[in-house]
Amino acid sequence: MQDKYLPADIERAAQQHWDSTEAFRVHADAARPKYYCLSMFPYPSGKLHMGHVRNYTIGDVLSRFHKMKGFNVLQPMGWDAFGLPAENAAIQNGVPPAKWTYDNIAYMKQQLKSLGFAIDWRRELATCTPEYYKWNQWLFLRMLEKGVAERKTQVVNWDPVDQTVLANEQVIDGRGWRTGAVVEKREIPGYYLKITDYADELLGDLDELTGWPERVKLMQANWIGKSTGVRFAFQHDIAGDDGQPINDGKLWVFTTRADTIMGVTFCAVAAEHPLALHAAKGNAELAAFIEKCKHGSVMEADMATMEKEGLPTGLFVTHPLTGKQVEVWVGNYVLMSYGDGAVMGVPAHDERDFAFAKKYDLPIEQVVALGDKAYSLDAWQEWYGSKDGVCVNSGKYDGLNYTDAVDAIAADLAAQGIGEKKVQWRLRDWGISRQRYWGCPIPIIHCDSCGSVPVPDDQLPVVLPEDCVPDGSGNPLHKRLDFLHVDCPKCGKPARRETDTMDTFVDSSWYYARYATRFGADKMVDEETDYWMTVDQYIGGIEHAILHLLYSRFWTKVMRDVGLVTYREPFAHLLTQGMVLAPTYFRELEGGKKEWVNPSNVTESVIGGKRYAWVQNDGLNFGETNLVEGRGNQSKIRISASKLDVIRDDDEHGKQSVVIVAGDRVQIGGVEKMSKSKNNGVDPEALVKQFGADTCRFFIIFTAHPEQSLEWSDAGVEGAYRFLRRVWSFGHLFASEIRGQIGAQRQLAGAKLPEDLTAFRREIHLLLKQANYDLGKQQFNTVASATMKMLNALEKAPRQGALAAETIEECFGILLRVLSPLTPHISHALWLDLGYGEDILKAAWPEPLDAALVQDEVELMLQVNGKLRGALRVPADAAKDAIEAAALAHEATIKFLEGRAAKKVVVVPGRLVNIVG
RNA sequence: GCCCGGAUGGUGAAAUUGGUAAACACAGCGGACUUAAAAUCCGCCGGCGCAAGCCUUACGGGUUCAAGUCCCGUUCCGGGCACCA
Repeated sequence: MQDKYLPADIERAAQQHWDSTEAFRVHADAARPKYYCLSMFPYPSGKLHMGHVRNYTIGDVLSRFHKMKGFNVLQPMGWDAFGLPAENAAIQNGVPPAKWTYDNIAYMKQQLKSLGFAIDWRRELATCTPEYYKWNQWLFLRMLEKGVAERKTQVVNWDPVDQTVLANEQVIDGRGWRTGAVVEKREIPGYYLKITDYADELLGDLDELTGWPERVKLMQANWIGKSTGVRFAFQHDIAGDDGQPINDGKLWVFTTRADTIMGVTFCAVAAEHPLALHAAKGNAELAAFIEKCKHGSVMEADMATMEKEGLPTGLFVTHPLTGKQVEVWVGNYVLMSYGDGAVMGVPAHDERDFAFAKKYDLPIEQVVALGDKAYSLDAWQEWYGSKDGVCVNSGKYDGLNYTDAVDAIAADLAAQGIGEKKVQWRLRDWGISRQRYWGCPIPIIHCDSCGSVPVPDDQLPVVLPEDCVPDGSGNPLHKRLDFLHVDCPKCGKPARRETDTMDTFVDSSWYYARYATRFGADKMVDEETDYWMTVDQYIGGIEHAILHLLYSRFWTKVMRDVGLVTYREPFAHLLTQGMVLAPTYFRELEGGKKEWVNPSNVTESVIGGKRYAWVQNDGLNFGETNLVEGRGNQSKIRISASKLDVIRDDDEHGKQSVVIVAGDRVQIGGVEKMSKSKNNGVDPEALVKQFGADTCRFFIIFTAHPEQSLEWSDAGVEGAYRFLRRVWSFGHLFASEIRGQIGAQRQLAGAKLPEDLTAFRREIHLLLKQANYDLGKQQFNTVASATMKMLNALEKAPRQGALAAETIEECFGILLRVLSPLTPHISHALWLDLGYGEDILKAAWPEPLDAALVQDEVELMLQVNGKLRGALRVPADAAKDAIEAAALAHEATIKFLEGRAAKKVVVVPGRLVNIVG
């Protein structure tokens, strides 16, 4: 074997071996237990970043570990290939999204292959291919038939200059990202999937997901947001244009705080509410306000933080229980698309209403009391919103607690026929229509006589033309007459294809099932999925905790109801990988636009306590010096660059620091997850080239707990490389000096080892025990530490004589196998070269031997009054009394008790003794 | 704003889930080898203190024989908030 560690050669050979033996190609085999290990597939943004490497290394560690444990392991890979970045790239470079996407896939696939993942590439899929998205369309049609899909109106961000719909991401400070125009809200038709029909089941089945992190289930439960409340109406006789009362004379609202109904002092309706529109007819100020409400964001975060504004309509409705007249206001914070587009205002007990009432000088009437706390109108206090109080100033409801008051009030409203208890969900239906080109076409044909007609199954897929180049001004499909013009499937007259495409979350909602289907099957899923599904282990970023996972769960339940599958949940175990973060940098362009600069091109320095950053556009020198009282030694700095920038700053001692920067100054943004849109992805390629895939894999596993977010830094990667070099050297030493000492007959089993060999062997088996325990917890960073500790022990172990050589053979074999899921290439090479076996993939996973773990004596910590004062060696089987006696007699005990008697002795077996005195 | 997380040496982190805080590494410092450099090996490495010892897990309280770990409150950072994926 080579005496030097040459990762490039080793990795090429190992990968060729896996390719030629089709090591990771798997098929259903009912005789073997299966393990379906799935990592979230990547968006083909152009290059891998460290977030991908982390995700797929974790998946690969689990896959290889389970393979050695004897499971039939499926680990597939594919591409979430539709989406916005391809259109942005087209706008920038004029390349069709299809070409850009396929080029990126080819590049990233080769990057993935260089990392040596145990992937069954035969099952690779890309969601932008008609073979895949045909089934999006097919199931969508089934949903239409079942009434799970329906067409209604949606509110979108509208750029009035580009005449196009904007994604939330494309709205910056309320303006279009390209045009800078103030964005408007616009209502347009679109298709919805009725996920709310499944709300109860999606919530209830969370209990079945015992392999999911609690926090993810909690987030999903909060998102679904089941709450019981009361829906009731304020009555009125406000007549519309037709002379009839608007909405039958009822203003419906929903509340979870019906117990505060006696504290209602106003109502607020959305700008689009019929009462608002009616009042605006004779009121120019109100009409202008309603118009203003149409501008601004549709995002919840913006709605929640924006200044709450309103105007009175001059209209009054009747309180259903007091009969009082209540004024109706229009509020910018009330959304027509939520509930009935109207809310009751109880300023005394709702923080938002409180602020609104203070701002517009509306009455505030306390109707809930908590203990003897005094209510004051000066400022909002936390307890005002509490459900733990009792009703006051509420007539017959006085003294009732929350539950009783809600029950009584709901009953009284029901008796009048204008209200009832209602379960309300926070979850809204899933709008899937996107006014965008690079997505799966929605299979609908619009006919003047027949309306919206589903495309017949035998005409699927509706194929997206792949040669369009979006320019930012709307969907290019509008200009594609060959796509647009089609005959109506019903009446045969000329009709028009739907140009909206599907949300890309549709694509990712069922790809896991397609992987498990025989390649090229002309069915959405086939019998093979019954073997592989459900996914045993799903791995992906915590940022997908809600939307992607919830949509996938919903989609699974729809497939079940259509009769395609029998399982009700797609993912049995979920590992939410922490995100890989990196700093962001940007240049501000005119119009507030930001151009994001990759961190690899940026240098940072701290000057006078402030951080500065710049791009080294020439890759040349910059200098740094301290000016003391204005006199510096700048003559030593050599600068050559096209652009210089001098930064001066005083530190707290009045010393002036100066940095002369060769390059463009950039602004420092936050530390955020690596993404295409913020251009802060760090490409692993340089690391792989310099140190090899094993080092890269080992380092990213070693550097943090898988669930913890990680600010990327490659400081320390040399340490991982050094470690693997030492592993290789030890292998070389074993081959050249140690292995030869082993006799013809193995004698380790049953042999009585000398003390130093016993201790060494025990240490390795103890580390193995810890590593196996940590693998079970999916804490891989400490598995990596354990392998380093094993090597430290191996290097120090006695190596003379047959028994020592045999012990080292056993222990190095353990190290190679524990290491192999993390660094498969070097493990493969050493296993083969040192004669352990043909293929480490087929080796059995090691288990610690009880015989190697036994010990005669243990060390206990000795505490006096909870402070560590000494240590105690006792026989491993010592009785509690004997330990107590030994502890009390210990010199540290006598010293720190200072003559006091021991009041209490706490003995924790195997760990410590605490003497309280 | 709301929901979910996180914070431990100069740095990444560990701590058998309430029981020796800082394992394992990185960086740094000192030494060996070398003509020299690289590589490698050995030693030191939370703070204060000559020492005995005291202090230390974002901050402030609490529970406990014992708290990084549990409870209450606060600050800062990250993720999600329905058209980024």
